[in-house]
Amino acid sequence: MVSDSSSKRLTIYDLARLAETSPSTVSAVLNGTWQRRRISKKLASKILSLAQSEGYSANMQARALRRERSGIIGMILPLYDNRYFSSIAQHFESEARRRGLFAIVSCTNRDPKQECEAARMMLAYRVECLVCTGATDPDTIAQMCAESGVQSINLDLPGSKAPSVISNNREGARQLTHAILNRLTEEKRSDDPVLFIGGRDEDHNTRERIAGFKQAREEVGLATAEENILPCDYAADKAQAALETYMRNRSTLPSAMFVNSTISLEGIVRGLQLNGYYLDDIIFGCFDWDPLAAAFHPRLMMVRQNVIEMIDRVFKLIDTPPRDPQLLIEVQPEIMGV
Amino acid sequence: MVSDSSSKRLTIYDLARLAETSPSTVSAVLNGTWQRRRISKKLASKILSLAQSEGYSANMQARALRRERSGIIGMILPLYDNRYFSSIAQHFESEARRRGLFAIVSCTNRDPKQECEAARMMLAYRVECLVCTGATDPDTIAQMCAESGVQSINLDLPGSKAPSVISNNREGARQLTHAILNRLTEEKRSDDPVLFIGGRDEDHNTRERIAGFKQAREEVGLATAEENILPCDYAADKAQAALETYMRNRSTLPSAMFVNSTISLEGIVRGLQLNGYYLDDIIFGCFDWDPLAAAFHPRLMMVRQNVIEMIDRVFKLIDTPPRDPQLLIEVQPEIMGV
DNA sequence: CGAGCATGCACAATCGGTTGTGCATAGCGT
DNA sequence: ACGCTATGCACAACCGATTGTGCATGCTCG
Repeated sequence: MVSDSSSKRLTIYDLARLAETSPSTVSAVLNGTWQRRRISKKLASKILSLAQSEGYSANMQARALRRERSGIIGMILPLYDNRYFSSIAQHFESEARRRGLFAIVSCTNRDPKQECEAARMMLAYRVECLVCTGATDPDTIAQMCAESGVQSINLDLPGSKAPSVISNNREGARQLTHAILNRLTEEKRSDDPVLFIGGRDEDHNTRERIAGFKQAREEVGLATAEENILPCDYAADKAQAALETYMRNRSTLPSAMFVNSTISLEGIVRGLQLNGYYLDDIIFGCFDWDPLAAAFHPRLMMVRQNVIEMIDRVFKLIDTPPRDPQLLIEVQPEIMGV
Repeated sequence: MVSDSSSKRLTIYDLARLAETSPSTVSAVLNGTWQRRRISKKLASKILSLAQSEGYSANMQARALRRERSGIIGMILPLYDNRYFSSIAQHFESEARRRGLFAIVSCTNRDPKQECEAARMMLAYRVECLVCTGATDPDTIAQMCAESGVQSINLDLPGSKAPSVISNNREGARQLTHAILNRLTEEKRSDDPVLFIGGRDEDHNTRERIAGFKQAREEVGLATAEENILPCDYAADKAQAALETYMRNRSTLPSAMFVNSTISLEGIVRGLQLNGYYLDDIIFGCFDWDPLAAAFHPRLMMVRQNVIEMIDRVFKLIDTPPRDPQLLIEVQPEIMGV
């Protein structure tokens, strides 16, 4: 490696000079089209070894500009800080890498403004496709992408202007609820109420999960009182407060709870500990998956969304864009700890 | 918005035609240098409103190419899947955004090969700076960056070829150990052994934490038996197996454990549950922070690294690159749950 | 009324690759 | 020896923005 004191990076023009050939030849050799251009093997290997020894690295901006393809695929994400979203980011990245794409992920804090801003940035960087995960307003972003001629796909939460890949929330919730009810039956407490807590009333996933919850109860002949459904938002503090309010009118804890996310679970567990309740008595079902939490509680059942398959489906949609922009793909999640 | 059927995106040339002016004028107006170029206010606002209504978005590749500045800052990260790293990614992103930089983060699975590959990609995209988080081999990457004339900074794990920002692991461990020992004393068990488990022997942070652990014990007049130090790697399974081996020769659990990460904690808690131990009896100190885990266990103390300050320090190093490439900045973590 | 300056903008080179095209020379057949 | 194809490469025009420079026009002042 000849370390050039000139701070500038090596270009194909420099390599051409060093190899005593033309830039176009260097370019052809370096991007593999040299056979088609009938460059001799000898010259090709000379250029290749030169590029190697000099540590050449192609300028992706220049390449993208000329090719009119950035090689970048974008994702916007609400947060990284739970196992579900972080694993989405991780698998998205590795699958993109496998396909020779460079993944860029932006975190938007569930804020529609930030979502838009991030999408705008990604479009400015000419992403070839934008995956819109858990967006509060997926349709606005789908619209922006469409106007720029960029494909977009919704993940986790469905939209109406781009194809969506989501978990089968209703069925997952139904199965989780059955698992909870089975436990109660095993313990001869089958008539005890089950509290559904966490999530947002307006949010598609929460609505579906509530539907699945009610359906499962109906299937075993149980009615569901509305007072036992508390979509108090996801945040830990909100869930904790909601539970405290709920408990104000009763003397005993519910025997079981369907908690809508790990972040809500955090508030609930904290609240129960603070109030001196004995946690292990309670049967928890949580629509989310966190192996550390699962290790701590012996009767915590969790829904693990099938991130690998979801990402796989996303890329299949990218490979062959569907005609129907409203296409909805539902992936079955798995119940852990039953 | 005139939606052009031509799939191509709008350029300054198109805007120039629409505004009946020249591309250079459009460029100057759009990037704010128009006053310096004595463009009339009238023409400027005409161009601006046109750009707005037509949904113009600058091509960042072209801009980066011409400016020889990509506006991109890169970070490589071992994983997203714990609160520490995910919060690093999140704060890195928002701080970058605040400075008008576009953050790209790549996850490298603690694999030196992937780390190199990701760094190479980032350099190809002409990142203006690369932050190298928890890299197994930070110096190789620092070297690559130096050869390309790109600034690099180590985070979480120190290196010798670029400035580093890390937690004060020794002091954090010392304080956590004191917290554990205090609890033991309160409970009249001050002479009980404490098990240090998890992490890698070769890893700088683990070594420092072990040093802090021993130091704290020494400070209260306790010796530390080497058999109570088990750097069995971070992985949950490894920690679980190490604990099982450790227990094979003894009849009772240690009263307290210093666990080197949440991922190790996961294996340990799982193992203990499987073997029917009662968790709440054990005092845990964990060098990592996870609020959900903390909610579950009443006697789990956790070290929360000061991510905000660490990221802040990273960007300060970017603003004013230090002369000394070996500069090591240590940030004090906080002990939670004492 | 002409020199001199300010105003308002256009021109063209450039960043570093990519790719269609064209031009030498070599080799081959007749 | 002549035409023909094949081989091996170089030229130059892009991609879309940025920016140094230069040229008109208008205005001011002596």
